[in-house]
Amino acid sequence: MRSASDLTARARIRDAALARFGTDGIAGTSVRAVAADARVSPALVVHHFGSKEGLRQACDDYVLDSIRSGGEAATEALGEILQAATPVRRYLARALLDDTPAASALFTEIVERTEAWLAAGEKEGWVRASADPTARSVTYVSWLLAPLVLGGQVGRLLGGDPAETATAVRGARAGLEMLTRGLFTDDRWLAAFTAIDEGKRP
Amino acid sequence: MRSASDLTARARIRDAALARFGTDGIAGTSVRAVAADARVSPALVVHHFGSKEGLRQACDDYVLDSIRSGGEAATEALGEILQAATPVRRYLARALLDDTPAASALFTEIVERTEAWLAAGEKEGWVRASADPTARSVTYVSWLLAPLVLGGQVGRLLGGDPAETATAVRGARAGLEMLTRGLFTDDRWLAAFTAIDEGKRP
DNA sequence: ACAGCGACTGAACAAGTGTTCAATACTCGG
DNA sequence: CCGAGTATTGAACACTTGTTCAGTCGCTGT
Repeated sequence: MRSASDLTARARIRDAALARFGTDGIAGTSVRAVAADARVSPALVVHHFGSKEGLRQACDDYVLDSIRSGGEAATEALGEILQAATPVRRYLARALLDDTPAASALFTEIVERTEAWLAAGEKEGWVRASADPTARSVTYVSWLLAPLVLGGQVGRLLGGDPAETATAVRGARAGLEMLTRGLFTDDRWLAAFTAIDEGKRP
Repeated sequence: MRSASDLTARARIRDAALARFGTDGIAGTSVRAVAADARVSPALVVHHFGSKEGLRQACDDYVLDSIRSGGEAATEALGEILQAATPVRRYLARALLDDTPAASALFTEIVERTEAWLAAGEKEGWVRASADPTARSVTYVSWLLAPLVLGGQVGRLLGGDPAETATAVRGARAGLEMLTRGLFTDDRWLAAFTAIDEGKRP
């Protein structure tokens, strides 16, 4: 961990913005607040980033790079996100909700990679077949992101720092349990839902 | 569906606020914008609700009532939320993210009800046992809410109106598939994660 | 008819917003 | 040491924000 003082002002501003945007939302964060956190004048913020919007895009780019550079290699999407630093995760959650173009691109990318990953697993025999692989991939990814987006709620009930790694791991383990052994022993709910689904679009 | 004109001004303001808060966030919504949507003066919204904060609380209460009154009976949490009207869902997602006290209460309530529901299912034999029932319940609920919160992203990729019921059903079916039959055929990921989990807190 | 009362408004206020700009401090190559 | 260029600032701008308030409209009971 780098201490706050040995960073260039530009980086300090970006980090402060990342944190504030993540906790208070973009609309709820003022340039002045970011400037104060970075111990810098508001004018310097716009000098470096052009505008508040420019600052937001800089954060987008930074987050995308952080995540993508994390594990382009073999590891699946799950690990990459869980390993991202806490402020980055919180910011990502906000960005996904606000439909930032960059966040949308990232979401799409993760879904595509995941779908390919699941398809490979299916071929190799360690993933079950699906009636709707795309929907499964989208749902799976949104499940991965859920504890992240709802971090505050989940953390509170799991009794840890909202976005602490240990808490996230506990939740993820419970999730993997369901994904591996299944949750329900029979298909009563699946059958019911399939009926609704087919009934509504004949 | 009621037409906009035959509602009292108070209700019109509340509905407008619900929609705007849901799409633009609370901080991103101005009292003037709400007033304009309801074809009313800004002064009237504070006359009726005291302040912007009061308006937000009124929305909270309305949403809670809408959801709770929906299916207090037998049906499980899933249906209640999916059946809520679209603006209500979007608002709920925002409220959960912003850690509104009312939203937190609702989340806790749903988790508790779900845990009891799962425990009952376990006793009756249609739900599998878990190593960590609370974590499972929390994770399960956050999974239910995920497509709701990430509605924009999910909808875009599943190719329907972001928060359209049909789209939600398609995702939910894919989810139930995983929960019923499982996703993975062996416990390679579960074992790996259990190892991490136990390794990190000895 | 008229008093009372709640719904409703227009104009205004103070505070906070993003952004601009001239001016100063700083750093480095010549 | 000097001068070009960058980093940084304080003060100000125009605008939006939430909120206040005096006052008007329209109804309802007497």
